[in-house]
Amino acid sequence: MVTLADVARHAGVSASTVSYVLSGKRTISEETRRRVEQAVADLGYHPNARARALAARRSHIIALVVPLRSDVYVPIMMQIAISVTIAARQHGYDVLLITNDEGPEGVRRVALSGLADGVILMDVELDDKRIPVLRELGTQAALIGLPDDRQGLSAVDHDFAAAGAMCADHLADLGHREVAFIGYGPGVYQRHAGYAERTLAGFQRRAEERGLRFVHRPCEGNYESTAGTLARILSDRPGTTGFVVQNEGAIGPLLSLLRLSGRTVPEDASVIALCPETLAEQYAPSLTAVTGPAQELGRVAVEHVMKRITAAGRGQRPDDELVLLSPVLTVRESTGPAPKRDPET
Amino acid sequence: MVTLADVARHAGVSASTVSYVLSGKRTISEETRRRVEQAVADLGYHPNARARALAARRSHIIALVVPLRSDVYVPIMMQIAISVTIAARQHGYDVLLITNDEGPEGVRRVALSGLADGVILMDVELDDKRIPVLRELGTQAALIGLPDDRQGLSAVDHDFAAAGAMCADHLADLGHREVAFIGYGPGVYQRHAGYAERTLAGFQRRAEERGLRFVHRPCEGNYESTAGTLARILSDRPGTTGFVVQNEGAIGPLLSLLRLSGRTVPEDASVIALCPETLAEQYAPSLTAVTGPAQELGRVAVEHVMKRITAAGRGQRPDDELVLLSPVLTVRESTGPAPKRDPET
DNA sequence: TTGTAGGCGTTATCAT
DNA sequence: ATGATAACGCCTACAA
Repeated sequence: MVTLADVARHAGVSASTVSYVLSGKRTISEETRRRVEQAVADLGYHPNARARALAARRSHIIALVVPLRSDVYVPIMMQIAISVTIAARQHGYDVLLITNDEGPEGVRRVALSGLADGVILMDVELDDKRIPVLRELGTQAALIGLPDDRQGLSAVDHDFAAAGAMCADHLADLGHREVAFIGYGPGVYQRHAGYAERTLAGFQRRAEERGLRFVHRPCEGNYESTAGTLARILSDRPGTTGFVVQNEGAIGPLLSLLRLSGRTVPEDASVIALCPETLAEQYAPSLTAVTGPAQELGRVAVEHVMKRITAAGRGQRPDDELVLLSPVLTVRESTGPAPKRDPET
Repeated sequence: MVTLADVARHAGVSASTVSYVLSGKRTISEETRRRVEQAVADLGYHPNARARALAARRSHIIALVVPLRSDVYVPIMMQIAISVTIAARQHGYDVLLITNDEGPEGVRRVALSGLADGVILMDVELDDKRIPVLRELGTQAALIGLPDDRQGLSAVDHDFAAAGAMCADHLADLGHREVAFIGYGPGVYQRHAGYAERTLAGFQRRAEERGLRFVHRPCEGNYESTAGTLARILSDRPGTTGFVVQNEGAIGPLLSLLRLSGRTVPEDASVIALCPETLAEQYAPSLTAVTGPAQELGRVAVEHVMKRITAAGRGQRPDDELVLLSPVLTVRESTGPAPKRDPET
């Protein structure tokens, strides 16, 4: 293995000079810089990350904690993990994969051992058990998702309220007056990250502003549950012409069931989904959908940790940041103008 | 930060003693062991991974190189990544995520910098550009997938030939005499990892042994291509009653098209797929399928690198291993006894 | 602009 | 059974 000392000897300078040439933390004469660079090339020198990490007190590694099973659609998780990795590389960082089966202890482990300089948490829950650990250890961290208390942390998430509002607007713009919001089962509303609530709240508020009549119906995301939910909606509010689906599992069943009930999409009923593009395009008809930019999530989270690590390295207290990313509405085949009203209504 | 020296002082022993107590590489008197353990607990000592890596010349990190976009179904990739991480932890190792956009240079980087002790390559191609780098650097590595030349490497993959054979057997057992194999488009056969060929070869061989009449038809995996493929099969071989689908993209279209052609599955035609369980269960009717154990892939790859790292650490030349994992046939709703032959045949 | 020297926190070799 | 002590390879005040 070629070391700094070898390079120094070969170039006829001291080891520290080589170090400074490489780090650029000192002004170096053109002459020595050239000599050093030549020596590096001649010997095929590559800095040793272990020694560097020890001496510089920085591993240039961030830990990414991924859920084992989550409410997040798996391809999206992967997309986020990859965008985190690519973004980190652009800052000279590598990414250590931590699975959540280690629980909060996994976070403690990487932070305490000095393996990682910072941590990114995916799939953060409202009352996430990993967060107290971060606080206790003063670990620099960025969250993907919004917890109850984000004091001392930076966080990024989709702007779910805006997404909900966009759904209401789109249906209202198309002239729909009675709409239904098909949400998640009660479990999700209680347990999880509040994204279900935030979406619903955004939808409700905008729906009221736009004068829509609407109902919200929870749904477990399987065929039976969707059938029950739809039946109830259609009997309670037979005039319903617009459907917002938040639960990916309910999309397929809903489309089938609407067809069975004799309704054509989008002529008789419009369906707008809150889901990733790839999913929206899989169905026939393809779905008008509101989608959050998954890659951005990873990119911003990396910016967040990086800022914090840098600040902390300078002895400063990092700012707590919060970024909500705007979703995008893509109109496809599943929404259209509201049908003419029946005489009865 | 609490260091080894702090613990040593607190316990009234030397630093090296503490180190040995922790590593267990020396016999220690009960008395001192107790004192040291007490000191560790009192001070809340945690070994520093960076210093340990430098001194021990072992980072306890393996790099996992994941494809950005691949022929592998994304959830399966994720499953493999996670099983790698979990298996690595059981060996005291952590996993560094490397995306393949760095190309072969990514492998060079982690190996040369000493960041990782070993490397696992996913989605290995027949003529993989990363492999020469591994050889050149003498990096300990395990491959998921089978390259042309695996000299100096360990590899694990599904036994695709066996999977193909299982399909032939299953259809033969059900009494089918004329079957069709719907494969990938020509591109995959040329470019990729040989799994397409291996599956087909296994199928062909067993089909011949079992006296099946069969055709192999490439297919691009979209609706149009599948339609063309099916039409050709049905006109060339109207007596075909069994279909083997290797291309996931063709599954949905095939089912729809069979229905359109007036054939009921499995009464008139049997369909058996080569795909993950989650996919097989998504369709109606659910698909009889041959599936490889994805988690095992990760687990075995980890065993492979671990063995190699250990051997190399002892100055031994590691054995090159090859493991082919047996797939599993799960009978679901899409296959059944061959229909009675038409009088004409 | 460059060099010297003391760490960084562990491991592991040699003594005792 | 335990202790000194020299690496491990690099960084960075402090000097010159």
